[in-house]
Amino acid sequence: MKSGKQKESSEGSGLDRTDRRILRLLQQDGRLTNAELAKRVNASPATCHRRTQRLFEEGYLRAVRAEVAPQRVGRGALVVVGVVLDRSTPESFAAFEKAIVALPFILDCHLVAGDFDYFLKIRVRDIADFNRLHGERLIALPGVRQTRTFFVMKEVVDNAPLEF
Amino acid sequence: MKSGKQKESSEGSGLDRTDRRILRLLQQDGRLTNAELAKRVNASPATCHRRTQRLFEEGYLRAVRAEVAPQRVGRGALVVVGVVLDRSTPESFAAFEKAIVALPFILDCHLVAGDFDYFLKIRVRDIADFNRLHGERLIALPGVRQTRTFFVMKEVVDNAPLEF
DNA sequence: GATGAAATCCGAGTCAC
DNA sequence: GTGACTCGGATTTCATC
Repeated sequence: MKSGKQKESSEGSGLDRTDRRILRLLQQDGRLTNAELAKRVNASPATCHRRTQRLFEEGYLRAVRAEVAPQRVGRGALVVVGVVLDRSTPESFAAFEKAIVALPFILDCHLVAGDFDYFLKIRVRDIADFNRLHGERLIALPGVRQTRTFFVMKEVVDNAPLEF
Repeated sequence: MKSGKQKESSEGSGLDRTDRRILRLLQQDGRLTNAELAKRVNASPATCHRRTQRLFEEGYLRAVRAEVAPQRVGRGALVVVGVVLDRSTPESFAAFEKAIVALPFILDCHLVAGDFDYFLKIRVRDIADFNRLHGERLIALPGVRQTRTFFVMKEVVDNAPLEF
């Protein structure tokens, strides 16, 4: 007999404490073996395996990806770009977004409320490389009225694991 | 020119074509088994294993992390915040950065050149949650003169894999 | 110095309970 | 949820180029 459990603990998310620990541990190290994971969450390997599978099936875990060090593959420069479009119509937004997703150097593209329409986060080799891409690719995107470039001088925190 | 191998191919990075394919494949799916990876890059499992280990040891692969779906764990709202500090002194920057890294909801914090000193990328439950954090935590950070908030209305691309 | 074949070891995945 | 069992992959060894 198990002492009382804590499903639906703090969120209405269908996760108990064990599920959350699995998520946090795999977020820190996606290569953890199921055996090791089981030890860390105080469950049997079989139980842990089923839990993890369920977390994937139900969409709590989206993917597992290796992180490549940008500096080591010639993408050491990070740039944030604010974009303003000519017109704020659904067609204008759609055309811009369609063009953006085809660009390989775009890490983030977010539609925002405020003085800009979009913020882009871009990785390139260096500033010279960015200037070329900016002139040849970015200002040529459909409906772009204006861009403002913010070169990143120091990456204090980049893509930190999600806390929850 | 001899048609043999292609170390030092396009970068001065010490990576040949096989290494690059390993990096790209693991970036897409960090759970690939070594056996499967070996098939995809046309190498023996032993060779592939050695290559992958070397890529970790030499820092090309920084980590493997599972991606938790933010919406499923109560972090469905994304916000970009531009920050301006009171003074542009090294001490001022250092104090701000030290305080930032202790905040759990910060995904990105980048020192930039331009109209802002820093850009923050933040995940929270909802706008109400952000307003509370903004009032209680962000404007209370050391040296903050002004913040500008950009609520993300649509995540067009978020944390895309690095192309290289 | 890097490779691939083979041999061993250990965890993933599945079963009955 | 637990324990046992099987299969396949991870990891090492070694001969070879």
